[in-house]
Amino acid sequence: MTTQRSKETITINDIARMAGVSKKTVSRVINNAPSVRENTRTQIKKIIEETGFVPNPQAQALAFRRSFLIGLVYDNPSPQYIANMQHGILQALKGTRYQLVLRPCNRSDPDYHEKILSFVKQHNPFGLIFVPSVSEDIKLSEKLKALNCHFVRIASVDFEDPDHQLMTTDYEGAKYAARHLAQLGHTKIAHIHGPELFMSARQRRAGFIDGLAEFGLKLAPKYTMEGAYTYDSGVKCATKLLLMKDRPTAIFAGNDEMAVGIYTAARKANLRIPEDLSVVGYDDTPIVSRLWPPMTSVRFPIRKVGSDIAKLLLSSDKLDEGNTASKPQTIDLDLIIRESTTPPAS
Amino acid sequence: MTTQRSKETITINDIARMAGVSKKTVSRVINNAPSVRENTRTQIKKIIEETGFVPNPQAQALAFRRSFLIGLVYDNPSPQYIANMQHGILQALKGTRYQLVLRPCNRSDPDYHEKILSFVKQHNPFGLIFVPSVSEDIKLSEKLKALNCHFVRIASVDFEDPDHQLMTTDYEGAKYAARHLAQLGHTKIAHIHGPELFMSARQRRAGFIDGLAEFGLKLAPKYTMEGAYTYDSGVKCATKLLLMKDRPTAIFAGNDEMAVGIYTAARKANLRIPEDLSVVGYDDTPIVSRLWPPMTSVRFPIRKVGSDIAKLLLSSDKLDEGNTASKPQTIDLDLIIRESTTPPAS
DNA sequence: CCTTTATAGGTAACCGGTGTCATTTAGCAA
DNA sequence: TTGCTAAATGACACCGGTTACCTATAAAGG
Repeated sequence: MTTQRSKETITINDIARMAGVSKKTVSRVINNAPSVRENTRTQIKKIIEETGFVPNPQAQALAFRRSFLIGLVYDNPSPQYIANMQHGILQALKGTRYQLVLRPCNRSDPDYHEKILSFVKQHNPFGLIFVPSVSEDIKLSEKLKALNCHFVRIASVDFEDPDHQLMTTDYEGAKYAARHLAQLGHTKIAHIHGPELFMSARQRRAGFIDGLAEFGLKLAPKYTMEGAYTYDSGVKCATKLLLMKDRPTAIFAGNDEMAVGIYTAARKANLRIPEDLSVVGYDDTPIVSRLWPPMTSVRFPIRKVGSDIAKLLLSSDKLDEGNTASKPQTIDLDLIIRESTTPPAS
Repeated sequence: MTTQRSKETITINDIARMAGVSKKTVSRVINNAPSVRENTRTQIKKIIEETGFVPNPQAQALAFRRSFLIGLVYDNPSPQYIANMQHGILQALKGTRYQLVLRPCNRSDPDYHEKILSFVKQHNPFGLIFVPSVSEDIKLSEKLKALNCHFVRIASVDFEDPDHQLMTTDYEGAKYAARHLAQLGHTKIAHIHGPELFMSARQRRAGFIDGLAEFGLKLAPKYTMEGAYTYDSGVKCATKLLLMKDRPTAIFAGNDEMAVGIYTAARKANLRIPEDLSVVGYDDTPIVSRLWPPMTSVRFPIRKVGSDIAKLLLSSDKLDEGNTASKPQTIDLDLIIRESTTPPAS
């Protein structure tokens, strides 16, 4: 580590000198603290404005015992999901002084709690954003609360947590898928859901079941399979389903990755989509519209969710004055109907 | 910003007291500085080890005028690419104290240099990693050099920069694609390349042309089109090509995104892949093996490259003793042959 | 044996901000 | 005008490390 004095950085002392006040007063202005005459405040603000002064983040971090880092914690293997999420978050962070740092983790690592906690202890991030499935780990958040570190998460409903730390979705989306297939006239309907461990998977399944129920249909156990939210598992489960004597005429997958797997399985089984088999995915990632035929999928607006969740986190920043961020609470879903669904052959 | 004293963090003073030395000596040990008796050094190291002490990054950053952040600068719109790159970089950063922060940028924003520079000035990152196409902006790197900030980049050959700031690829990869198609017997071969602005696009085209030349073939201007490295542009260009009276029997796309577009265009034109049209992509992103038929593509090992480039950056860290990172210089490419290529129908 | 010269290690100031608390100033009633 | 209280402001230590420089001890040279 070589050190080198950069000559041009302007400090709080410079501002203080220019304004003819102590640096403490400048600090007060910076932090929107009370006890500064309106007159003085305006004057100092003006100087700050003119000089383009920005307080040194490291120094503030040291003094505040809190840095300007925001950690994105994920264990989600889907690049599409993560990339879009990042995009949304960065959108919301633009213009702020916060930086997004990546904290991938592995829930099957017995030390993964420790690793996240030690990141927090060492780097004192402003906050953390959790996305599924880590977001569903309640024990982790308990530990986090003890650490004076803000956090928010995207999760499938129903944490006891106050609105400041939560968002919901999933159940409704799956209902849309169910209704669509039922309305098309399908009765032999299958569902490949995600890992039982994922609340999103449980919620989607529940929503799907309830959606079918509205039409007096029910999801047969033999038509219900557990995948891993991966392409390969999608291929595998779908293959089993399609080899059944009494094969389903429609399959709803818990996410797009697996739904793409269904396409592959159908091809191998020599079945046409949608004529022989209707397919519905979940998430509406870009890939689904590039397949042939383009896939019907439940649109989960990942970017918007990312941006919303980041705003939610930022709203715990007392310092930020223009902070009217009306804490968003729920996610709007849509069923995007393309060409992978059609009524069953007579 | 609320402050709250956390009682349990152990500081350099604690270590000093335990070892019965001044904190300066402990600092020397931490930084592998000379002038510490071997005896003392071992003793202190032991205490550090036992207590699990880690120096506070913010404090070090303040004193060093250099933080432990590494900025990933990109303007690449492909989520697959970015996600994989991140994965590779994070892999290399694992176990170090460095954090990866995301710095998307927009080259068409006239202020984008300023924005990156001000990030550097404010946050004093340890270094930056540039990926195409920002990596090809020489002016930017000139400015950066003045700022005492390490940086490395992934780019298509031929910067005047020393090995510490460069890596190459592309030309060779495209050659593989050319040879493959030529060997299959194709003669009416088209190429959809990326934006002229991207050196990668120019290199790939050059390699492709030279590869064909080895077989006495040449790339006809009418069979050469410029896409935007996006799916949509792939569809558009391919559609034009396929509507030609004397349409090509094989198309090489500058990246997978566009290659997927070719699939769509082929379907719309009612052509079968590979019987009527052979397709080769570039990058070998996961999507290509999930299409039907699975696509032949030049494998660009993005993750490995990410990991390598990060190691290269880390190797400028004098402090890191176990730093034998043998600066990797080039990228190994492969042509992954799947089912989208076959000899032309007589 | 005494001086010279490394070398181990310590002291104090500093990096650029913030917290605490004492001090000054302003506003208003007496 | 004086007295009193609340608001405005400053002094100084501190956050947790580091650099610059100085001292003490030990080894080397004459």
